[in-house]
Amino acid sequence: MPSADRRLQPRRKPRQVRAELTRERILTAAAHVFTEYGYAAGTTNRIAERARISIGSLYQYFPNKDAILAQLLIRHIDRGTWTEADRLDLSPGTLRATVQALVRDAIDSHSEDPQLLRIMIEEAPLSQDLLDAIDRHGRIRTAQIRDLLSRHPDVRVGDVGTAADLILFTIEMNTHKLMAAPSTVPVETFATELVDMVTRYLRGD
Amino acid sequence: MPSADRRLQPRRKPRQVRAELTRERILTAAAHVFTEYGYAAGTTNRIAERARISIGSLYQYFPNKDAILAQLLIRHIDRGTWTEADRLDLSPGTLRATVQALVRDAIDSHSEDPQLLRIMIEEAPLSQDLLDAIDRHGRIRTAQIRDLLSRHPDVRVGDVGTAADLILFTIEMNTHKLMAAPSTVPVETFATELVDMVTRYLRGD
DNA sequence: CACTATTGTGAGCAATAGCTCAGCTATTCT
DNA sequence: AGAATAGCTGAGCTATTGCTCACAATAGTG
Repeated sequence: MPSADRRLQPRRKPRQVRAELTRERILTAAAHVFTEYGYAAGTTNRIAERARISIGSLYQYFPNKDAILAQLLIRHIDRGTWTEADRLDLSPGTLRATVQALVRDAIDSHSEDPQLLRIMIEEAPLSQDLLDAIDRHGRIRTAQIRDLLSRHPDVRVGDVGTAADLILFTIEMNTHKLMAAPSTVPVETFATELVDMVTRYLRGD
Repeated sequence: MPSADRRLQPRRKPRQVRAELTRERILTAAAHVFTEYGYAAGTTNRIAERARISIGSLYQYFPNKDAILAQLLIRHIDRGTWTEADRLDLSPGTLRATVQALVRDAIDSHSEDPQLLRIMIEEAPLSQDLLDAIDRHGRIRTAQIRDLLSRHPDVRVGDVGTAADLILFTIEMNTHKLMAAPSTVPVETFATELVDMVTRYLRGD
C-alpha cells in the first residue's frame, strides 16, 4: 500500500461548509494565478490575495505550494471522462470512427483550460506520488486501448502494446500542441489528418 | 529588422583568448548544472562555482540567467545537422527509407544530452527573440519537408503543408519521449513502428 | 449565554535568489 | 618599463519567496 506522500497531504480536514468553500476558493484562485503567471511566478501570496483569504488560511489546507498544483493536476486527471472503450464500435470498417472518438476525447480534455494544462504538464514539480498516479492512469488507458486494438478485426500491427503507446502519445501531444498554440492550419484540417495518420497505421496496409 | 533582445546580449565582448575560454567554461558548467538541478534550482552561483570562476565574471558575459540558457538552446539548434533534404532519395518505393532518415536525424539530435534538452525545451524562459529564432528554424525545416513531400511520387496526402507539420512534430515528440525516459519497449521496435506510421500515412492508402 | 472547536488573519521570519561594484590581477600597447 | 586596457574577484546588497505563529473571529453545542 503506497503510503501517500505526507508532503502533499492537507494539514487540516475541513469540517464546516465554510472551510470547504475556502479550499475551493484557493484552488480556483490557484488555477487562475498559475495560468496567468506560470508556476514559479505564481506565488502563494498572490494566490491568497486572489482568493481573498489570508496567506495563513492557505497553509491550513495545503502544506506547501507543490501540493496545490498537485491537487489541480489530480483533479484534472480524475475528471477526464474518456469514451468508454467497450462502447466503441468494433465492427469492421469503423476503425476510422473509433480513432476519431479517441482524438475527440483528447481535444475535449484539453479545451477546458489549455494554458493551465500546459503549466501543469510542463512546470509541475512531479513528486513520486503524483508520478505514480499519472502513471497508473496512463497504464489503465493504454491497457484499454491495447484491448480495443487486439479485438478490432481491421487492426493489423506487429505489437498492439507498442501501437497503443505510440498512438496514445501521438494523439495526446498533437492535440496538446493544437490547443495550446494558435496554428496556421485550421483545427479541423489538422485533426482530420491526425485521424488519417493513426487509422492508416493501424490498418497496416 | 529585429533589434536583438537587449536582455540576452552579452555586456562585454571577449577580446582575449582567456576571455573566450571563460565564456566557454561558463556554458559548459551551465549545461552540467542545468542537467543536474533543473533550471530553477540551477543557480548562477552554482554555475560559477562549477566553472571555477567568480560570480562576477559570469555576469560580465551574460546579462542574466535567462541569457545563458538561451545561448545553450541557440547553440543546440544551430548545431543540428539535418540530413540535407536534397540528398534524400526520391525514387518511388523508397519513401520508407526517406522517413527512416528523418527519424534517425531526430534520434541523433536528441542523443547528445537528452536531459539538458528536456530542460531547455520544457523549462526555458522563452523570450520573444528566442521564440523567433526557434520559429524561423522550424519554418525552414517545414519548408524543406513540404518540398520533399510534394516532389516524391509516392506521397499522397491532401495538403503537403499540414502533412509536413504533422509528421515533423510527431517524429520530434515521439523521439523526445523515447530518449528522455527509459521505455518498456525497446528503442528499435518503437522507432520502427513510428516509421511505419508516418510512411503509411504519407502513402495515403 | 457560555464554552469549545474550528476557521481565519497577516506581520514578519528565515532562506535564498539574482546580481552589483569597488578594487584587484593579467595582458597588451607604446 | 610604465600606462592603459581587459579580465577577474567575491563580499554582500536588494528583493522576493515560501511559510510560521500568536492571536482574533466565527460556528457549533448544551
